[in-house]
Amino acid sequence: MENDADYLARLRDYYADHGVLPPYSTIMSLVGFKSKSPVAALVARLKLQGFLESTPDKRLKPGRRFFERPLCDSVRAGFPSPAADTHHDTLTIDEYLVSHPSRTVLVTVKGDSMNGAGILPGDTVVVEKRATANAGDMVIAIVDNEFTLKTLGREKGKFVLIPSNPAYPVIRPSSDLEIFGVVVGQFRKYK
Amino acid sequence: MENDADYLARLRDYYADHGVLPPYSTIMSLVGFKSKSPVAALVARLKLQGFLESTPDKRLKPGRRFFERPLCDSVRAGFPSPAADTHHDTLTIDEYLVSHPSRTVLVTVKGDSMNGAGILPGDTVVVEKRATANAGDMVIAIVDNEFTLKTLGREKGKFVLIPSNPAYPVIRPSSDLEIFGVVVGQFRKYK
DNA sequence: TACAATATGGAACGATCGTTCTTTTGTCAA
DNA sequence: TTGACAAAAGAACGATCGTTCCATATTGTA
Repeated sequence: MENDADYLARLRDYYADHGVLPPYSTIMSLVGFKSKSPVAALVARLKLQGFLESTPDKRLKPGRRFFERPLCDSVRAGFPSPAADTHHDTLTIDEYLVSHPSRTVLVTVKGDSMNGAGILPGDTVVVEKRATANAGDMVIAIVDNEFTLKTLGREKGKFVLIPSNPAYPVIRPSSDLEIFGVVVGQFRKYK
Repeated sequence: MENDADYLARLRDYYADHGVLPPYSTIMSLVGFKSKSPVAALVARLKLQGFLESTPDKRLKPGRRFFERPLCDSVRAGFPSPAADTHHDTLTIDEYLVSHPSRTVLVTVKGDSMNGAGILPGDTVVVEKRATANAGDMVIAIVDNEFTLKTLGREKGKFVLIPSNPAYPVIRPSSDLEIFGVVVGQFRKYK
C-alpha cells in the first residue's frame, strides 16, 4: 500500500513515546483500521521491507530499517539535497553508543593526553569492561591505581600505552598491564 | 531483592538486542526462575524504582531510569571492582545531550575542518535548531546550499565562520549568514 | 455501468498474556 | 532441631495475543 509510509511513521511515533511496539489491536486504532486483518497485512509488508521483525514470542520488534529517517523529512524542511545524507539513522544516542549495557560504564576524561584523537578533558567515554584488548584499541588501563585512557600498542612483544599528545610519553608498564575496558564511544556536551 | 541489579542488567541487555521488552515468561527463563510469580514481584519492584513501566496494553516498557548508565570518575583511589558497584553516579546519555528534543537534530560531520576542536569526520553533532547564535557558539550554517560546521565569530560587526583547522580559511559571507542551528553536543562511536 | 481485483470488516481459533492464589521450598534465628 | 518468615513453584483465571478464515466493501478498468 502507498499509505504504508504514513502507518510506519505512526509506529515510529509510538515507539518514540513508549520505547516498545504495540500489539495488533493497538496498531489497529493507531492507524484507523476497524479490524486486525489489514494490520496483519500491513505488518507482513513492513516485515518484508525490513522495518519490522518478530521476537520468538511473536511480538513485534524494530527491524533493521526501522530507524531510517524518511527522505521527506529533509525535503519537508526545505533542505538542499546534498544535506540529505548528513542526517543520522538513530532514535536514541544511548542505543547507538551502548551495545552491551551490563558491561558498559561511562568514564569522565581528565587531562588532555588524548587530545590528538579528538578526546578532550571533560568528555565522557563509553567503556565496555573486559580484561583483554587488541593493539590499536583505545583502552582504559589501570596504572598506579588510577584510570588511564590511552591507545594500546605493542612494542617488542609487550603492550604499551600510547597517548595522542606529543607532550606525553609512551607508558611502558613494568609489570603486566591491567586493562579495565575498551573505549567504544565518546560524547561531549557544550556550554 | 539484592539480585535485582543483575536481573535489571539482563533486561537491559535483552532490550539492547531486541529493541523491546520480553513477556513475563521470557523474563522467567532470562533470569532463571521456574515460575512467573517471582517475575511479577521483580517487575513490581523495578516499577517502583522507576526502571520499568507498563503500556495501556499491560506490556512492559522502559521506565524513566531504564537507560541510566553508571558513571565512574577517572581518578579513583579505591579499586574499580564489583565492590564499588553499590552507589554509582549515573547518567542518561540522551537526557544529558538533548534538552529540547523537538528542536534537536543529529548531523553527521563530513570533513576535518573542526579537527582542532575535537570534532572528527564521521562524528555526529547534536544541533539545536534556531536562526540566531552568539559569537563563540559552534554553529551549523548554510553556505552555498550546504551545511557547514564552524565556530561563529565576529569581525568588524559582521559574522564570520571560523574553522578549527589551520588548513581551512575563515569564511566571510558576502550576504547575510544563514544559521541552521547551534551545536550543543557531539558523540562518536569506535570500531 | 458492470466486472474483476484488492483491501477491509468481522468472527473464530488455540496459544499465550499478566495476574492472583495456594502450596512448597529455602533461610535465618532462637 | 524447631519455628517463623520470605521467596519460589505451581496452578488457575479471564483477557488478549497473533493468526486465519470468509464475507463485504472499495477501488480500478473497460
